[in-house]
Amino acid sequence: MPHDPDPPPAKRFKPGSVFFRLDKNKPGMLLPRKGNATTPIEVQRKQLPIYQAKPQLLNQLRQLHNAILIGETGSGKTTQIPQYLYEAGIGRQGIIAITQPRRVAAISLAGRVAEEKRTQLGKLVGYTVRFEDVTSSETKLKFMTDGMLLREAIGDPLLLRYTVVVLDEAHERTVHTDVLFGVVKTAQRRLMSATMDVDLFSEYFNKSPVLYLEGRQHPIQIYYTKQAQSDYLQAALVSVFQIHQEAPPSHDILVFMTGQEEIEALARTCRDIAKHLPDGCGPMVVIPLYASLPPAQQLRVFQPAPKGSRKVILSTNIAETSVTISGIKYVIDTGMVKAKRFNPDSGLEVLAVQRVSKAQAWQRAGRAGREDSGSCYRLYTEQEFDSLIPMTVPEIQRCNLAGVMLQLMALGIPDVMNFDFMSKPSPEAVRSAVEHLELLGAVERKEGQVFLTALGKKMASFPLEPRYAKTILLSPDYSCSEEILTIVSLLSVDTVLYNPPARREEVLAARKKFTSSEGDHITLLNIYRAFKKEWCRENFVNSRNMGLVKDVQAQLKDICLKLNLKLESCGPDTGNVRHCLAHGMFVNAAELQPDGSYLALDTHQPVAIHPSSVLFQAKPAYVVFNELLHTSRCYMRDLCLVDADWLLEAAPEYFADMSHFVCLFSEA
DNA sequence: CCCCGGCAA
Repeated sequence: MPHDPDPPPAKRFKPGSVFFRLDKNKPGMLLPRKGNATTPIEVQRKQLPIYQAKPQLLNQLRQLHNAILIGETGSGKTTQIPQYLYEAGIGRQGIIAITQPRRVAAISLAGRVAEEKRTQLGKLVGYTVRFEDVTSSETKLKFMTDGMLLREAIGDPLLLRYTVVVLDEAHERTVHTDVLFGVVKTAQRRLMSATMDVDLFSEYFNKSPVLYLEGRQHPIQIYYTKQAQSDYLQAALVSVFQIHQEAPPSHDILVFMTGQEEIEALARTCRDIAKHLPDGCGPMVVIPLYASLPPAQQLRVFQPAPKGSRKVILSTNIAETSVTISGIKYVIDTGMVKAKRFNPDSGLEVLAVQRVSKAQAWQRAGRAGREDSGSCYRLYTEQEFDSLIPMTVPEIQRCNLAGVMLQLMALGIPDVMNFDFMSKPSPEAVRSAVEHLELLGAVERKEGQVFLTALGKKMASFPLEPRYAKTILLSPDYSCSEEILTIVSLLSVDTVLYNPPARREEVLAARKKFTSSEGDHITLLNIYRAFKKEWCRENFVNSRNMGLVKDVQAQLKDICLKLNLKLESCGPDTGNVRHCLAHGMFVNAAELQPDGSYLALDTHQPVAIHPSSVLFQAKPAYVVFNELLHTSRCYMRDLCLVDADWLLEAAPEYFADMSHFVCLFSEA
């Protein structure tokens, strides 16, 4: 591979946090803490790059009501800014909220800041994430997931409990952060409309002051290929071994790839080749990294390789943001990522391998420079890099909006169709979402406006996709709320099924005991009913995810109790469960055709049973399914056997419209 | 008819 050095880019900043002050009261008295500089933790704080900027920063923040902070990696902004605000008395009258896209980040940051403040976690400094609330009446600095703040906003749309909201990692543009942009902006405008010119906020953060912070990122040498590579996997393989032969063994390599399958394949190839290397080449430890890997195996990336060996990590984009590995000297970037796209016309999410954005490529490169200078080998040409889109399309423009729209309405936003998104989703996507909610009975249209129905209000109280919430609300009618709660919990977390590809036969044999001819939902229910902690390993069940299912189920049960929903079990009569699922999921129905293929009943699109389904070999006449996944074909995943009558009865008008008919009655 | 990036409520 040619090594053409490319001058490192001009100073780049990692896009950072959005800071909002929600109080219009004058900032409180300045109360600078006389730091005790003899203690290591305070020395550490003062050594952070942000410390130099502190006086200037506070001066600016004191005068501003919102700001965008751009801080390079390692500037210390996330841990220090909340403390500075508090120490300076900005927003001290209430609570300072700092949101994070990920639970682990919220928890560990709270821990770190509590340590710096020398207080017990849950007192002055606390955190709130799903299933865990470590705060008290004393808490003034509250770290939380963005999803959690959004949930809280349903009861408190103006976020009156908070005086300052810091939306950290705003550049990641998660759906939750994007919705919060609008919520926080509304809250702020309401509070400040008396004094502030609303026009200042008319253009999202464009006119908001931007403050820059220097960081500690080390220089990274970027290399491009001379020619475009037709096979990025081959190129990655060649690059790994080229580095392996030339670089000192203590320099670890991180390779960014797209998915489990190609990672496992390349891992095997690397291990094979590494066995037959010439003398002078040290051994190589190849470690795959992707989300569905069991936790114990994920932890392997943090273990140093034995002395003299090189660690080579083959990772999905999980290592871009979620997992930070130290000691990486070389990054190999295939330039590809597997990502979701959404087609509002078909309502179909497509999972496709595509090119990364420039921002993503820089993020990947940055992983080589966390402790020291490093190198990034891009397996594409500089021209190809130039043609990449600058920023990743925000997720809000790539996903089904039904849940977001329901939540916005529950927040009491007056005109959800025209909600002030920072990046507006297409009108088709908004319309498709509202139509979906209408079909579920969650919203009604009156004079061109959409309103939440009583059912919709109840649906919004569940932290679930609307159709799951609907199915739960229907379940008392079928005397199977216990079973539906379990099934919905199972479906709303990552799969509890552990499928190591190398042990496929064993997996199939172990799963046979639970397999139901009624489909995947009932099979999952069987597994849940048989679940015991100690049997997970032999039954290829992911015990961590199963534990999460229990937590989710308890949470949903709690909400059901608050809504006075009757909780009962249908016992062995799983027909009731399927009847209820048919009623709740009728939009996702498919019908067997005379030629043995399937058609989705809503779009008339050809669909197929995914090979992972227990119904893969079967030919049920009618099924409902959880999701469509477009990979090599359009696959239905998680299927449940249903009767045609149940579908008709669930939505007579929907199916009475001839355009929805395929041959619902024609073949007996 | 043969298979899955990553968060989160």
